[in-house]
Amino acid sequence: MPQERTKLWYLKNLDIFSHLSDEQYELIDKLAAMRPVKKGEVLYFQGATDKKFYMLKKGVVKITKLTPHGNEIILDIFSGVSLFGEIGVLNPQERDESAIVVEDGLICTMTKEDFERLVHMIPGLVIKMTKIIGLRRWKIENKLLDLLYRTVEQRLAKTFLNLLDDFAVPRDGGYLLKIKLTHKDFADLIASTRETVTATLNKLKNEGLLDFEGKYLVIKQLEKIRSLAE
Amino acid sequence: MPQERTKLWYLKNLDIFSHLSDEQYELIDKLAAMRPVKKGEVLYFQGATDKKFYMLKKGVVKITKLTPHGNEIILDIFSGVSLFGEIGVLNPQERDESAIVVEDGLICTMTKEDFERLVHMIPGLVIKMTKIIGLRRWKIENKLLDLLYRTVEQRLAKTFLNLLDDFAVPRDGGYLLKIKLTHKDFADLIASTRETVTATLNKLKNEGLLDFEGKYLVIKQLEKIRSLAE
DNA sequence: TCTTTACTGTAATGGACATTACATTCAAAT
DNA sequence: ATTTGAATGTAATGTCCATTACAGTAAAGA
Repeated sequence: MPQERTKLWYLKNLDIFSHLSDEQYELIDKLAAMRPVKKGEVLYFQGATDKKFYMLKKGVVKITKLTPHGNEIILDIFSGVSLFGEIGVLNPQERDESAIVVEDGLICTMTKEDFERLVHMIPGLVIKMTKIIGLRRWKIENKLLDLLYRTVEQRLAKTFLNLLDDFAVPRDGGYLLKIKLTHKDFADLIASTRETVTATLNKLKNEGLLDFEGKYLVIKQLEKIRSLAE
Repeated sequence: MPQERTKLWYLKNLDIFSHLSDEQYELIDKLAAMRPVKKGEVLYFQGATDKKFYMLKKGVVKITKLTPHGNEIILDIFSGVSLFGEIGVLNPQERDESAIVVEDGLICTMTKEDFERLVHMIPGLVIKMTKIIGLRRWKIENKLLDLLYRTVEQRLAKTFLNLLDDFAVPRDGGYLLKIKLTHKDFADLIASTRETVTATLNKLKNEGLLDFEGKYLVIKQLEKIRSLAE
């Protein structure tokens, strides 16, 4: 990982199921059905009313949102062990985001009922959940504010830094971003357009800050990227 | 109120302290210290670590956020009976928003400790809290997306509609917005600039959609405003 | 292997606003 | 009542970036 661990990094890895007894772990294991998922699979759609939450064990999932005007925005990308869709077990409303598999993986789901049974046995679980929700809110709020007030170049640079936390692979002095994202994906991540992303990426490439390696991006001058993101 | 009650309206008025016994009410009353607040008073600052939440009984409070680059944005405006700052009792992080009194009023505060004592006696309180937090997130997320993808005129129109829910006073066929906001305030609400707001307000005035009455705005053609906000 | 679809590259045009720069009016403080 | 600062009005200039329009390239399916 290229940068020092941030508060966010620690919090992201905060496990709501830590400090549990073996029996409790077994119970959770029994309740949460695991299944493999394939790229492109939609776990839930905006508007869905499924009452469950998801635990990603392996793979990559993106959380997207479609505005009434047809703009798609990627709110977050999860990889490795992480938890998402938690709103489903706590809120009565319908989902206002979709979750789509970006890279094959494994997920567990837990229904609202099972979660509530669990909460009875493990008090304090809800509080942990609220912390995760609070963190989510903080993250998304800050992301959207960045999108509002910063240029495309700055937004892209920041996106690289975020992705490096999860997908960095050292590559002669720099870091390869081991996640396949199209220019359209980047555009949806930073609320811009495909064309502008293409142009900006090539500009940064010409300036020597990054390079293309097949379908992957290589960050060659991390410090310069960092100062762009500021 | 000019428009039919929205889901948001209902949810906003959802009271976490409903369905309680008289004793429980008395307890809460004892725990929550009430005090008058004056316009301009800062209830908490971004970065503060106070562990309490706030209940507004009367008056108006704005929730603002300052970006690292000096942009101020108003995330929400609360009026009448409402609850805010709830993150303080659930999250360990420092506050990432400020709460500032816009119009004189009365507020109660409750510390994290008292809230936790209360939670012991009234299970289900945390769940109610998570619903409020979820609603907040939904609201802010949608607001920020609107700011990202819509024009200044559309954003202003939508802001009027939101404010009408809380501050509408009938005024010969239209509605007077009984809240004092400067053009700078409107700019901070819609992530624009003072000058652009002034120009747009005057454009809408010239088109007959609204008018100025002292320090207040009068929405003259609600339907047209609504179709602008779309 | 070929075909077709998805993705990338590039350039021109235009539009929505921020920015800058003042002027004017209004309200609050002394 | 006068001064001073805050809020508003208006216009010009410029910039970032969406939009539009193609062309070229890679990948996936038949």
